[in-house]
Amino acid sequence: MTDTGPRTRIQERNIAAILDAALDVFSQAGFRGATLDQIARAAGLSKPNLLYYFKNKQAIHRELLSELLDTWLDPLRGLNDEGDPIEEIVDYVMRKLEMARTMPRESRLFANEIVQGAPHVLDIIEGPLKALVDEKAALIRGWAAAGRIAAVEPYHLIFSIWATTQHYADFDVQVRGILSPEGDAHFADAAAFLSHLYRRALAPG
Amino acid sequence: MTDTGPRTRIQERNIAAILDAALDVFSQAGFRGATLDQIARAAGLSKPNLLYYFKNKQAIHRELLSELLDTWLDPLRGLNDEGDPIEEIVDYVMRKLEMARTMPRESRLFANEIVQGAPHVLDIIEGPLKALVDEKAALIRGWAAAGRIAAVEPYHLIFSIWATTQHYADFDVQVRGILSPEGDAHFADAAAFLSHLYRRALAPG
DNA sequence: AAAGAGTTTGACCAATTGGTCAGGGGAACG
DNA sequence: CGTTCCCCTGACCAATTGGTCAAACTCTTT
Repeated sequence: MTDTGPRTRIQERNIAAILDAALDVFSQAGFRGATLDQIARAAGLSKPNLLYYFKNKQAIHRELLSELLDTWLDPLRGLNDEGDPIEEIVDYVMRKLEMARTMPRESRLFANEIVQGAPHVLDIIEGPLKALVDEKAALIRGWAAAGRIAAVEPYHLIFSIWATTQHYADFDVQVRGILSPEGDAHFADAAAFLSHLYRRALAPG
Repeated sequence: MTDTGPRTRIQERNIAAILDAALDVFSQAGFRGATLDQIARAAGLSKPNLLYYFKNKQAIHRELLSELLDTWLDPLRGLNDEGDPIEEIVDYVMRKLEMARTMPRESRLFANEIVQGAPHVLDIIEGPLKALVDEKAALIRGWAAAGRIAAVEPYHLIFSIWATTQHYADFDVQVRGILSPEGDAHFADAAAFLSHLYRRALAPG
């Protein structure tokens, strides 16, 4: 099942329900901490029925991760040599922050995976992800060499952008415990702060 | 057992072995993902013997977390109004980064706990942690009001420091997958980058 | 060296967990 | 309207897991 995409309406509906439920559960408990019963209950299906659509627990998790990795790196792919370098980078930060706001479960799914040693995606990190980061680091290094931005180590710049933006999704509980915001209101302040942070850090000279 | 600190040598040795093993296992698998068998094996003890020293799985986890929280916030407590504000803050960043380098397991233990919703420490976050952060945020706000640092939102400044420094511990696998560093060599570059980042961002005017 | 505390273990248990399977019900389609 | 897939379930299973317990062993103290 689920090898060539959904076909019938029932399949489409149930697979979507399973993946949504699994995203809830995996992102909140990690792979080992999640149970099929939890996922089945959250999806409104019986466990055997769940296993009718997915071969096993790993298959659900793998499907979620591969779906995620596609969209997760889109903002970085969009970092191009088209406009002003500082605007490009700040735009990237804002896109990343917006993803943290609208897709916190996906961010936490990824965070769980990495914190626990990336057992399922290590090859992707060392392969395609590294290649993409290498490419963008070279672009940033070029901007620095041309004096269009300050001389910063591009890899650590990228790490800091990942860290500061994903923090609002991954450590959401802590952020809310300290700020007690109304809904997502604190994201506006976060955006202002990060905009200031990177504009200042990257201004040439 | 373990209610009033170790007494005999055997207790001291075994409790230390258990906590060290548990830190390995919990930080890598989260609370639910960790098993008593794993911890016992890593500590070189049998499972019943492990449970002779700790009442249950929760007790081990709780002990680790409370030990950790004490030391974890020390760097922030050290943020005082004694020297130059920018040096104070950069020192804090460096102390935090050094903790990420020397205590990555502790950082990941905490990260696992927060990512998974902080079920065991939510009260501490909303209580003592919030109080401490409120206090330091007021200090930073005072510096900004006095024009001694740039006008930044102090809470988000603190979040960004936590995020950027702990990233090197929590996402260690990813960082290493991209940089392939020799040992901890990349921490020097990280320190240089973060120093630049915060000096630029905080410079007044 | 015997008492007595402290330490360790094998055997065991109930609950949970990932997963299977045979068969029953339902929708679609000729 | 009957057949043929597709969908779903209850019952079940083996392995794992957190935890217990009585008995045995070991170390210290008198």
